[in-house]
Amino acid sequence: MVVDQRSDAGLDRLFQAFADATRRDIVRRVTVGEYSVSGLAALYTMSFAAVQKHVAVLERASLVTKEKRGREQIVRANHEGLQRARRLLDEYEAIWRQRAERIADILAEN
Amino acid sequence: MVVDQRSDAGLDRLFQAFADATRRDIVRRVTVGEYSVSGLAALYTMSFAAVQKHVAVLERASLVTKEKRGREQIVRANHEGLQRARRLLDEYEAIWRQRAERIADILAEN
DNA sequence: ATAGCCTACAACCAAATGGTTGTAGATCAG
DNA sequence: CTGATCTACAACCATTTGGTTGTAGGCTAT
Repeated sequence: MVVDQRSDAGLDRLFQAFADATRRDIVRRVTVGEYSVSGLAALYTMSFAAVQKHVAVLERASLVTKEKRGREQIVRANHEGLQRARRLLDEYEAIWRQRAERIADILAEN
Repeated sequence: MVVDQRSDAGLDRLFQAFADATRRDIVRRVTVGEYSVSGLAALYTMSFAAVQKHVAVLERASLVTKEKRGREQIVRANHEGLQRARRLLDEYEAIWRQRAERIADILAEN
């Protein structure tokens, strides 16, 4: 009935952050190399402010960090967020496999 | 500049589906056992229609399937969706590790 | 010091989300 | 057949999301 409310807001933000192609692309890029916000903005057809917002969403989801360097803001990938998302999906996978085993056991009993 | 990204609507739907605690709970439950839509609805404080919508979101994201049985609609976990999401996160993880190796190599050169 | 970049942030808008209530069609139990 | 149950779906509402433009402030380079 009551669903784990506490840390769920973090997971909501995490998966919400992944639910946009532009944001997934940003995560990919900043994992490989360093980009300023404007460096990222140059990659897409949308406005600078729009990209800025996408980066903010990723930052709130712990998928990215920003660090001021001179007048630029450098965006870097944050492994924590990715790991957390992966752990959750791994949990689901584990549950699935348990179910598969249980079914196999039932069939084996016959 | 050009956003090569096949703006994968399927992935958008997938992660969007995970971005809600109720929906994550539904996925967990239907992986373990069988539930009708109303059986699921009984678990939460929200209305039947709201749960129905959540199930629809999960179905469109390929995380769940529905099958009519008498007057009920049985909801089952669909492994495909989960696998697809996991594969994407695994890709990101692989990119991260490549980066880590590359950095280690650069350090080793000195 | 001035001009030009980089960023932050506010205000606004359209569309999507997450919820509600209400209505109606199937199906099952008695 | 009648009534209860399960589902589907429409209409509505408030909030969030993803985008825009505009304004202002902090650095940098000349």
